[in-house]
This record gives sequence, C-alpha cells and structure tokens, in this order.
Amino acid sequence: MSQLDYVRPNVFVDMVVFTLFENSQSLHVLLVKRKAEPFLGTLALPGGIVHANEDKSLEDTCQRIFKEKLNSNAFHLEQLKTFGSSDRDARGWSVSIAYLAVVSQESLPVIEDGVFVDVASLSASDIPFDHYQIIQEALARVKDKSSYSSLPLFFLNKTFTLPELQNAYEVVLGMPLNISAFRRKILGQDLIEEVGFINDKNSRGRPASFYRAKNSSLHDMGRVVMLPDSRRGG
Amino acid sequence: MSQLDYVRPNVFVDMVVFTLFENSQSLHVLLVKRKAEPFLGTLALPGGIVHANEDKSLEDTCQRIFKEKLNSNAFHLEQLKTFGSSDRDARGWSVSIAYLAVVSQESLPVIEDGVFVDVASLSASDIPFDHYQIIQEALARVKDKSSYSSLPLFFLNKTFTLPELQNAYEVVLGMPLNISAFRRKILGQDLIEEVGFINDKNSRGRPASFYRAKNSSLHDMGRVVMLPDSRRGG
DNA sequence: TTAATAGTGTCTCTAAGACAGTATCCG
DNA sequence: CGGATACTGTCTTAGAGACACTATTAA
Repeated sequence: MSQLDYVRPNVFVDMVVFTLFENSQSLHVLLVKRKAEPFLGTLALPGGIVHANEDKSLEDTCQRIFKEKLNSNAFHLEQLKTFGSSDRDARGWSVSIAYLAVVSQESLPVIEDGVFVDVASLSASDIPFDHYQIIQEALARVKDKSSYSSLPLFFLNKTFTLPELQNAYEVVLGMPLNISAFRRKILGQDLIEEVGFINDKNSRGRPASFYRAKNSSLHDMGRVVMLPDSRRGG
Repeated sequence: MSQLDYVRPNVFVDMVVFTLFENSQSLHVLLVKRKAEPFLGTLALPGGIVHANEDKSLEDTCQRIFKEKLNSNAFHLEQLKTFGSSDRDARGWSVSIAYLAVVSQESLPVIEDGVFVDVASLSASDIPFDHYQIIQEALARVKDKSSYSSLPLFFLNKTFTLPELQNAYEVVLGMPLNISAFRRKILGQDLIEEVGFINDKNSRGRPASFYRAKNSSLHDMGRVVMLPDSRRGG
C-alpha cells in the first residue's frame, strides 16, 4: 500500500476579517450566514473548501472566497494558523487553514450575507465548529503584532489623523498610550507623511492634520514598540 | 453534488527541528533520508502524511513522526506555517503543515537516518519539494521571535552559563550583544535562577556560574528585547 | 467667552551603551 | 607571572513618561 492511500482529510480555508468602526472600543469580525449544512443559516467565518482542480494555491482559495481580487495595498492578509483534528467538524477529519485580514472602512470586502459583528459580543456557543477559538487566536495575533509593528495602519482609511491612529492602537492593544510619546515615536519613524488639512464637518475641537502611510511602510511593516500610559491607568 | 465531493489534497506534517552545536556560528537542522519515492534516498525534512483513521489531531501526527513522546519541557514546539499548492509535490495538490521545534543538545530526538546539517551549508537545489523555503521561513521565525523573547533558552541544556545563553542569542540573531546590557536584562527578568558552579574540565579562563530556566519561563515565554552592540560592529 | 479636541515643550527618570576595571581559572 | 575568560561598576546617552502649556475649531 502506497503512502498516499490513507483517507484524506477535508481541507478548508477560513478567513478572519477584522475592521474597526468609528467610536467602537472593540474590533468587528466579518461573519456570513452559512448556506449549507451543518449549521445552515448560522453565522460563521467566511471560508470554503480547497478545490484541488481549480485553485493553484491556498491564496487562490482565499481570493475565491471573496469574489473580487483583493487589493493588497488596502488589505493586510497573512496566514494565521492551521486547525486540524478528527472532531472539529462532524463530517470527519478536517483541516482549516485560517487567514487573518485587516481592512479599513473604505475597503470593506463585499460578500453576500456578510455582517460585521463586535468581537466583544461574541460567545463561544453562538459560533459553529471551532470558529470562536480561531477568532480568539486572530485577536491575539493582531494584539501581539500591533505591540511591535505598524499593523494598525491597515485599520485606517487612505488618509487619517494621528488621533485616529492612536485610537486604533489603543483599541487593539486594550490600553491607553501616552500621547506625546506616541506622536514622537510614530513621527520619528519613516512610516507616514503629512498631506495637510482636510475639511471635516462634524468635528468639535481643533481639526487634526491628515497623514497617509508611505508605501514602504505598508509593504515592509515597520517595527514600532508601543508601551502603555501608566498615568492613564493602562 | 455536495460541498465535499471535490478532490481532496494530500495533507502532510513536516518538522523543522533546530539545534545549536557548541562552537558553531549557525543553527543545524534535522534532515532524514527519504525512504520512499519521489526523491528516495535524498535528505529532506522529517514528516509524514496525516492518518485520518489513526491521528486525532495534527499534534498526534507530529508525535508519530518522532516515535517517542515529545517532552514539552525540553522541547519548544510551535506551528510554523502551512504550505499548499498544486505544484509543490509532483504527486498532486498537497498541503504541508510545518512545525518548528527548538531542542537542546541534551535532548536531540532519536530518529532513524536522521542527521543534523548546518543551515549555512544548505542550498535550495539540494533539498526536495519546497523544504528549503520552509527551512528559511523557520529560520526567520526563530530570529524574529528571539528578538523579543527568551526562545533561545530552548537551545541550551538544563543547566547553562550566561555566556552560553548570550552566544545562543548572538548566533540566532546574527549580531553581537553588549555583555553588560545583556546580563542586566536577563538577570532583571524572572527568567532564570543560579544553581552555583559546576566543575567543567576543559575551560581556560574563569569558570562561569551555572543557571537553569525557571519553569514559568519555559511555559510562558518571557519578553526580552535584544539590541545589537554597536561597539562590536553589529 | 467656554468646551472640546489637537498638538508642543520640557523636565524627569529609566534603561541601554561604552568601557575600564576586577575576579578566577590554567599553565 | 601572563593569557584567557567571566563578571562588575559607573559614566554617558537615548528615549519614554509626566504634565503643563499653547493652538484652533464650534457654539
């Protein structure tokens, strides 16, 4: 008997897509209504089975899940982790290769029956398979990576303000940051460039200056270590 | 036709096991002579196909690759990345879930036809499939993680000296570290504890004090940021 | 004007870098 | 003793934290 004559597991790709809504203190994750059994009609991570005769690579499978091509400048996409066991899916041994995406409000992926749900409102029992665990791993990855990189830039639109960027860091890290140290640090790196003022109707105080990410900082994510602001009780 | 009636990829687990030999300026990786076609007899990463009817989880598959149970206190084992495409294996669509292990000289895994090869001497053309790329990803992961954690502890035996630990960091990071800053930092964390002096015959200068890792630091890897020693041309 | 938000200047304090100095082994 | 390696003390320096200050808008 050849090495390959074993029963093969089902292989899926699942996507954890996070975005950050204005005035929200937690991330939102994209869920879709399942169109097939099991758990027909339940909200779950968008995903699909790898089509060996159609997809050339795992990234092809990612692309197929979202109908349109992912624009790599607006998105951040990385492989998260692979979950595999005999019991994570009642249909039999299955492997799910989970991907993590960080998207801005400007470039939310269009997906049928997709909704963004506040991660703070999720409970394990609402979500089928091990998708709750996958989401928790993704949150941990985003938090970890944001503590030493410029990953939170991907939550922001093409142009953004420094207070918006600081807020993205604070939401993801779950702690307040020292404002002057934050600005010194961000501006001290070659990450972003000022694009001047943009008229923003609903603003109360002094209007903030707008910035955009330098192209290099989106491709080669910068190393930025963030530390909590002890004064503000982090 | 059901969602699951597609052709299923072959699913493998491959292991990148690194260790650090004394007096070596680069890591060594465990390779084994392949016992089956393709590439029969060639050195490749140890690995195997997931047995859906025998393994309950991916970790079970890892365990099966090494005949004996992995001792989690001596080993560091983590999932690295999953490689999947139609062309990485001539036998058809395949997925390989790669794991990274860091082991000390004291606890090298016993594996038939296994040899440790200096990673500096590897070239892509020597190594079948995409295993060269997997090894490079593993090296990058070890380097990255060592720059902000105590991962290099796992390269060392149960008791070790501070110069040995510094050398492990320096080899992995590929840069010299400032000795006084290194010692201050390591000793300032609750990572290791002194166990006194141990007689070491072949030593030339002053004998170093021995330490062991605290249990907590092996389970919950500590955060230690290492910076180069500019004086020594890092 | 006040309230609200954006942004700066500067002092303090922590920890990293430099490096000379001391300690303890072997031969 | 000298050479080798291990370790310490301390001055300098870079950068984070604290926080009071100024700037610019809406109402």
